[in-house]
Amino acid sequence: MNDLFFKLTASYLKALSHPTRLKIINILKEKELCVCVILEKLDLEQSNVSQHLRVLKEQNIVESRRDGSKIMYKVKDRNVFFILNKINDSLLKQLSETQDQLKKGGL
Amino acid sequence: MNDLFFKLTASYLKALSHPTRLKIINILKEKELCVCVILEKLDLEQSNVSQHLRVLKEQNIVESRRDGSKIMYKVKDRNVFFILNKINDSLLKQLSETQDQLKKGGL
DNA sequence: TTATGATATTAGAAAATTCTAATATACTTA
DNA sequence: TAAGTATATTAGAATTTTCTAATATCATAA
Repeated sequence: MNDLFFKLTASYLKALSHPTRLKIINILKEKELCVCVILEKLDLEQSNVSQHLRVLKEQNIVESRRDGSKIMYKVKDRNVFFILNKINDSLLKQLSETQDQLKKGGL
Repeated sequence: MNDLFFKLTASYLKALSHPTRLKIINILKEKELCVCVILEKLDLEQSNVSQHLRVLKEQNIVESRRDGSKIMYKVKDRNVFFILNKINDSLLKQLSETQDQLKKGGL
């Protein structure tokens, strides 16, 4: 396990670690969509969304192609859904543990 | 899928997205260790390591207990290893795709 | 060939993260 | 109880990320 490996892994994780980027991945879960449709679903500045898309693309998490005047994006690395599901598991487990502790505490 | 869920997921990912924190998780993979031993393996400032440990603890990824004058840390959320392995897969896949493209290109 | 629509890029301000250095806390031993 | 050891916390500087606003690019339609 060398430094480069940890750096690359951290970069990948960093690309995922923003609510807007997670939303984008979720929006693209089922199908390829143009930026215009992604924009409609996000209520954010166009340039901001474009920047977030770039971050995801730089990590090869999504990919894009031109279709006429539109740019179509889709999830390239479907592993992300696996990863996000696992995190979901962790968060739910934490939640139930917190609830258990509250019960123990008597309140 | 609401905003809070994406925020929580992003926070979890952010806690993981630093090389030092990934190293710490790796160091703690097999066993519980005191901060002093973690420090030995990292060659970083004590306060810096302490701060990284706190970030991991805040996300319930690691947990700690006092043992005399030492504080022992261990990985609480073993899901992380699953997540990190998946990311490892993604990175290796990307690497082999890059190699394929270089071959195609003729060089 | 000009105007328009879709998207990307850039510049810079604002916010968040990270690091270092200093100090505080808590346990142990003399 | 004083000194030493282990770890946490704090303050502030440095760096990185994020956002907004403006501008650039490129394909299409007129």
